[in-house]
Order: sequence, then structure tokens, then C-alpha cells
Amino acid sequence: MTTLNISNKILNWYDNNKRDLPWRHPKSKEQSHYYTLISEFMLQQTQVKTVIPYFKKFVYEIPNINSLSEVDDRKLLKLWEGLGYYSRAKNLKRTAKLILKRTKKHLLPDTLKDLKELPGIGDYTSRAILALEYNRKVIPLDGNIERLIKRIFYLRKINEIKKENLMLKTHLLGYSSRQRDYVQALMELGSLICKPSDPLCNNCPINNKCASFKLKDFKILKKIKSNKVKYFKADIYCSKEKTFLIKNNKFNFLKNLLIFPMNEIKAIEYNSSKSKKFQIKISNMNMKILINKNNKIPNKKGTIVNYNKIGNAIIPSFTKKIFNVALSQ
DNA sequence: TGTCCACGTCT
DNA sequence: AAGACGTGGAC
Repeated sequence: MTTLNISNKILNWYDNNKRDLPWRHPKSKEQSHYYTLISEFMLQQTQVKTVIPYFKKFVYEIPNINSLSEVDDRKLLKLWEGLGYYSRAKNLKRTAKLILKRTKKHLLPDTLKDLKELPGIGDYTSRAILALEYNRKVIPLDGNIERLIKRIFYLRKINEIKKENLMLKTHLLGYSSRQRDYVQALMELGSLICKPSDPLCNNCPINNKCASFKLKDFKILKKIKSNKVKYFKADIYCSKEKTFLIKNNKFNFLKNLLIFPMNEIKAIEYNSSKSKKFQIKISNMNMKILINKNNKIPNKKGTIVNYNKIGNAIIPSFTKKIFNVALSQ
């Protein structure tokens, strides 16, 4: 057997192990660009498994960049319901409009600068598009590849894991004339083999090149995230199978989406209350919520939702969870 | 059930 | 440039 270099080993592994994902079967160049655009937006901060059903439904309902650019906002949001980070949906439509306006083609821009000017397309997505759609010799640095790099080069010090250094190190892994497949191979390897915990090193095609494998130390240095605790009281109105929600214009999270009427309260009020308590994390905030349950639907401005039949209402998972807690008592 | 983790962009 | 932005899954 001939000795393969590192990128060929990774590609070889990918050819035999790649997942069959719906955005990997475009029927034309235009569709390839469109599938990449939609899937990459959905995959931002969201795992593949979660994205698959959303992607399928989305491209069925909104099949190309033209229809995306003029889709009704409610329809768009309904297709995004439950996926989270709802500004992605708005940015996606704005991006579609800008692409049509600027290029008059149903294709994505082909330079880093032009891509990054589009809303919702940052460092990672622009590089992903260049590699996937233009076979450009760039490597997008997503969470999977970042972990792979940290393990291969055994990066353990803060200054070693700075983004610029990680970018330089990714390039030491080399390129391929099949860059489209190569970057997907790297991400797939990170996701399926070089997992955050208990990596499957025995199945890794490049374990002999991996410093962490040699040292048998697979720890990853993670960023420290803030985790603020805030206290709220939520008014849950339940009458038969109906409940009362309002459009959120008050808090920065879940803007313009349906939530229960809520107020921020002091820790003392929360701690001294005997009402049902519920803890939920949203974004980087740790919310502690008092459930204030009422039987009557108030005569105030809002939206009455039948929770057995949600219909056209767009309800974020956050609200649905509070719902279930309130009902379960 | 609660707690922790994974996952890019924008400002 | 640190913090805001959501959700699902594993244990």
C-alpha cells in the first residue's frame, strides 16, 4: 500500500464514511449554491441531526433563491419555528434579496469580501461557501475542525488556541484538488470520530499523526461562558385547552415572538415565593421563573392559542416548555 | 429533573 | 471585544 499524505487519508476516510445528508444531493449548480446557503445558515450553532428535517421542509416549500427573496415573513418564520436564533431567518431572506440585486444570478458571491457583506454570513460561512461551491483552497474553522486541530497539534495553552493560530494550523493539514470534499471530510471527521468526549481514535485515519493520541490526553480547552441568573414571574393563563400569549417586544431574546406575559423580579421575591418554580436556560441567560397560574383568559391585547392545535401561530420552544411545566402541576 | 454541553454571527 | 442570541441531547 502506498503511503498517503494526511489530506488524502482524510479524503479516503470520507469517501467510505460520509453521511448521506439531504443538502449533498443538488440537481444543478444553482441548486447546489442554494442548498449550501440554506444548510449553512441552519447549521450555525445547530447540530446536523436537528437541521435535517427543517432543511427538507424548507427547500420543499421554498425551492430557490428567487422564492426565498419574496417569501412571506410568516411562512418563513413558521419554517424556522423551533430551530432557534430566529434572526438567522431574517438574515437569510435579506441575503437572498441582496444576492439577486447584486449579481442577477442565482449564485453566491465568490470572494471573501462580498460574502461577508451579506447579513448572517461571517468568518466561518464565507469560507465554507468558498470551499464548497468554488473549490477554493480555504478551510472554514467550525467547532469540529477547531477541536480536530487542537487535538492533532496538542494545543493546550491559551495563546496557542487563538483564532489566528488555529487558522495557520489548519493550513498545515494541506489542501486538495477536491477542496469541497476535503473540508466536509474534516468536519465529518471532527463530528463523528474526534468527538468532544470519548473520541473514537481507533477508527481515526490519522491517529498516527495526532499528538493527543500519542500522549493519550484528549482534553480540550474550552472558552469560559458567562452564565447570568435572572429572575422572572410569568403569568400563565389556562382556560380549557386555551392559553394566553403576547408578542414579545419587551425583552431582547425571542423578539416579536409569542411568550407568556413576564416581568423581571428581584431574587428575594423569587426565593420567598411559594409558587411553582421553573429554571430554564435561554442563550447565555439562566432564567428562574415563578409560575403564576390563572384560570381565566384576560381581557387584554394578546394571542389566544389552543395548545392542542397550534395552527399558524409561531411559538418558540422556550414558550412551549413553560407551557408544559405549567400544565404538569 | 436538573445540569452541562455543543454550536457562528453580530454589535 | 465580551456578551447576546435558542435549542436539543446526554447523563
